[in-house]
Amino acid sequence: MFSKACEYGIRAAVYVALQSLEGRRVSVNEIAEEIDSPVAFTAKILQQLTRSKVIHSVKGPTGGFEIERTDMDTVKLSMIVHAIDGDNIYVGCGLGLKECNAKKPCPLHDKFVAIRTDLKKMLESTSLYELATGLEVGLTYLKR
Amino acid sequence: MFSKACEYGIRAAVYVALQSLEGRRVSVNEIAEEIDSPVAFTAKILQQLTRSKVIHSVKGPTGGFEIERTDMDTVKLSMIVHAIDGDNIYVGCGLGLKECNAKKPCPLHDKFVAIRTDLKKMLESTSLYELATGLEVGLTYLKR
DNA sequence: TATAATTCGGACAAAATTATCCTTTATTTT
DNA sequence: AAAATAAAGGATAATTTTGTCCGAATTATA
Repeated sequence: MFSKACEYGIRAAVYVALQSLEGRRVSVNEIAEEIDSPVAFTAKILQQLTRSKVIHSVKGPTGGFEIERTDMDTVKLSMIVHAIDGDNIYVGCGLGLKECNAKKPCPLHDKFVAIRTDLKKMLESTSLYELATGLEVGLTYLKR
Repeated sequence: MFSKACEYGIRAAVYVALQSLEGRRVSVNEIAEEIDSPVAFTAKILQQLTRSKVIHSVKGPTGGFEIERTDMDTVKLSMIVHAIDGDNIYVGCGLGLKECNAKKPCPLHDKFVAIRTDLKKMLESTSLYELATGLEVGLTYLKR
């Protein structure tokens, strides 16, 4: 569904949010360690998330990644996915046809659009805060 | 969503079904031409579909690919996807965690499972015949 | 029986994705 | 000011996916 990069990106963002709720700023090394991802690759992904304003980075000693409490509400899963995978998930025909639309639909068009609309709704309505708080309360898990 | 190979595979299978409804057996060249896909790569995919009994192949002159009318009903989209992409779509955590299940769910678990269940239902309930007949009647399109 | 048409199968090539390494830049602390 | 720490960025490598090529096997037809 998501690319590996996107999976790491979501996990990383959720971890940053969780730690920011505790008032902690976290380093790439800690993030990669905690979400069980390759460090250098994760660093690249964090750069993308920083450039697209999903999280915030600070250089130098005591630096690292963080996200403000209010941003945890405005940042939706859809933004993270878009920052890393672009609009691949939203755009295009399920069967890979260039010209596929309501007027000239592929055989799977309607059924595919239905699923994708649900996915889109889900991504657009799920905030980083929502994901982080489940972890905080111990309802959900990120490691392994 | 699906891999390129899978997209080609579905389009190819639907085209074979459509032509079989007309009593025609079709060659790799014709299929690739009609569904606008790379010939040699399509040949590989047709081999997979043949091995997994989604379609039937005949060697030699007048040979080609075909599918029996009754099989168009039993062959569901899910079988094609499984033959080419394996169980990637069905199995595994949305965030790529190895251990993610109802007991120890990742933060996205429930929402992800919901979407995937819908996708699964759609794939398992959509037959090749259904896809082919839309084309036949001119309601849907495969080219381009 | 020879020829031609077709799928099958293996080896290879190109492109995209995933992943690593190392240097530079910014910033805090000593 | 120097040293140390952490992100940023560029170059490169490994792996997977996508795609090509070519010879072998099969079979209908002349």
